[in-house]
Amino acid sequence: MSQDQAASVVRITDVAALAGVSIGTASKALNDTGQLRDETRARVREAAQKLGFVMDARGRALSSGRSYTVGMITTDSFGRFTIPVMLGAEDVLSAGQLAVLMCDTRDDSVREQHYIRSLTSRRVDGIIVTGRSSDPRPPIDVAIPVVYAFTPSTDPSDVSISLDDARGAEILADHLLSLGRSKVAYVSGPRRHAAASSRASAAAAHLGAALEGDPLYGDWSEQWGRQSVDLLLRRSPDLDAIACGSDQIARGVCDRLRELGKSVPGDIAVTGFDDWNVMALASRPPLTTVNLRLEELGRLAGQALLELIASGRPASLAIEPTLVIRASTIGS
Amino acid sequence: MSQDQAASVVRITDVAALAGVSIGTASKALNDTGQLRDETRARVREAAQKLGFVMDARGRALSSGRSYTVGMITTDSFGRFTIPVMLGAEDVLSAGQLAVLMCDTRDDSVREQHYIRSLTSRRVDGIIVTGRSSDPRPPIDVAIPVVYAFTPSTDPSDVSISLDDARGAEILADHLLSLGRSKVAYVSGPRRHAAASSRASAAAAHLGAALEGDPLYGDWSEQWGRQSVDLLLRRSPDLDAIACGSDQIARGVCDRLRELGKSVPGDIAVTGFDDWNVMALASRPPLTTVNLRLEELGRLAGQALLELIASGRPASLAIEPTLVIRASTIGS
DNA sequence: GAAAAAGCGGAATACGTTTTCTGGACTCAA
DNA sequence: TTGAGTCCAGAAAACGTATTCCGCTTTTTC
Repeated sequence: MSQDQAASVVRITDVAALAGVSIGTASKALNDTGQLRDETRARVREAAQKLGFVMDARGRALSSGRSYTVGMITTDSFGRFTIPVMLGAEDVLSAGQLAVLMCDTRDDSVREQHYIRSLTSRRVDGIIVTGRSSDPRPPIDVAIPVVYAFTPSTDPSDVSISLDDARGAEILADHLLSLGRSKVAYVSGPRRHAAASSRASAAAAHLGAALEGDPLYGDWSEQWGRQSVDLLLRRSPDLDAIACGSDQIARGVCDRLRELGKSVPGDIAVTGFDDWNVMALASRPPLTTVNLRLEELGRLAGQALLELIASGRPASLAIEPTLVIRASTIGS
Repeated sequence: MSQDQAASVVRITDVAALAGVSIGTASKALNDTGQLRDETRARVREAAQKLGFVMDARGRALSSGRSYTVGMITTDSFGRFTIPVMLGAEDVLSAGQLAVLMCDTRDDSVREQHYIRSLTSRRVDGIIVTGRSSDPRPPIDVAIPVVYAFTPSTDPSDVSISLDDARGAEILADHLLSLGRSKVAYVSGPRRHAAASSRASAAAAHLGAALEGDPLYGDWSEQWGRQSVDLLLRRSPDLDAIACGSDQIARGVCDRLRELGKSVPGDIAVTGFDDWNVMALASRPPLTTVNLRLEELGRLAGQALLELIASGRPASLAIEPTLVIRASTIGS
């Protein structure tokens, strides 16, 4: 509407013609490469501006050998954990002029193969792989740069940006200890999940004598949180803290404690894990927990991929969660 | 590893050479076009198979004029509503061999422009636009097929696949009426949200004489749900149902009712809206609500886009939610 | 048995860039 | 004035595919 655009897309040929140069020169001017007089560059840029030229990425991809596109493969249907990761990654990648192709495998290896084929065909510059859990997964078999985010690769020579679950549990344990709690129970998710067991054992090790009984394993639900309170109080009536493997469990714990007339944190302090707002803030009282910094994790994964594409050699690393203190451990 | 691949990517030239045909013929064989003997097609395909040939999408895009790629623009950072929409859309699009570029504008028009430019440059075949709310938004200005999903366009000549909020409210109202409830209150979200007000007014209209007092507007939180119960019971102590504008509000309502010793649904039936599992299933009791069928919405948007790309003329439509009955209206 | 038709595959061109190579114009010193 | 050296810009090749002719071979038809 604004220009005489749409008549037929503007090509670099048109820009070159208007600027009175060859298309090679126009290309150099627009990409800041080659040797050109400043005056020439300016003239070309002006022409491009005037015509509303946007470079055709197809031609560029073919010619330059780089597609300026990366794939993002998730097994998780963009669940609670992968979304922040993807946002972070997408943020740094798109700032680097890279577009991101989304591929949701739904944990189906047939779909995964389909997507890998599609990405290969599109000659993406690299791939970020992420997934539902922090359990390691077998690597994908492609000949281009790959970074694993949140869900690390089982191959240590791959670049994986993961989460330091154990450290998060330690931070919370330290927090409870610093508050003088000395009879702390631990309630976690399913034992088979790396996240559940690594958090539980790291917390147990760090709590030392302050740990009251073995960690309890159940599932990641409020229901289990409520249920665990009854088990715990029967086992140790004089408990003064319950550390949970997730905010969801912690919320259930708080609910049940309130029903039993126990004050949180007065009688018993409660901690969560994840800083999932829907749970942590809606809980009564709001939960002290650790923030997983997943968006930061995604951002680092994006940066690592950029390095890898630029033929650097980034290192794998694990992100340390940060403590978030709310009313479930420190009364208002 | 498996093949002698990676030595240098296999091109159609290599396939043609191995099959003993020209590259034009190879192209026809692989794309099922042109006139070729079956035997020739088979020979080419076999060669492609043997070499592990995957077509270079860049060359194809350039030559065929179609990129087999679409953009998905969201303003919502992939929130609770847009994710199912995107999954549904991505599902049908990738089945149609289209790859999906993800673009999260974070409600920033500068970012939106950036992405539109990027998509234009990549010559995507079409764009799906979605967003945080069901409030209409101004259309984007591009010369390619666009479908609006969940968040409709303000321009009625655009193709929008939206949600029939009013119908969902009616379905729930009908359900409550059919259970014989005759003093029903309505608690909704912020009045300025189309979703809040359209649900409330549709429910009010449909409930007729069974509506007890004007709908209450607050925000989409459990806190507000709890708070509203007190307001409501003070206003009408003999209420027998509370219909809520969201599951989150409904969960708060249930919690507060339980605290007050009211039985749900014995004394008061409660309905939600959204069928957000985290709320609807974790609520005590689990919530009767309507499922928004967002994934279906996304799927329809994807199909509409495919039609539009194939130069069809799909119609806008609004998806009708479906009733999900749980214990908050029908005691076990 | 010859002419027309149908079936088949190849050569060439197009798609829109980037990039290398080459040569012209200018400057400067001898 | 000529030679070397520098700066700039154009011509052309390359990227990997799809597709439009066109001509050759084979089959069909009278």
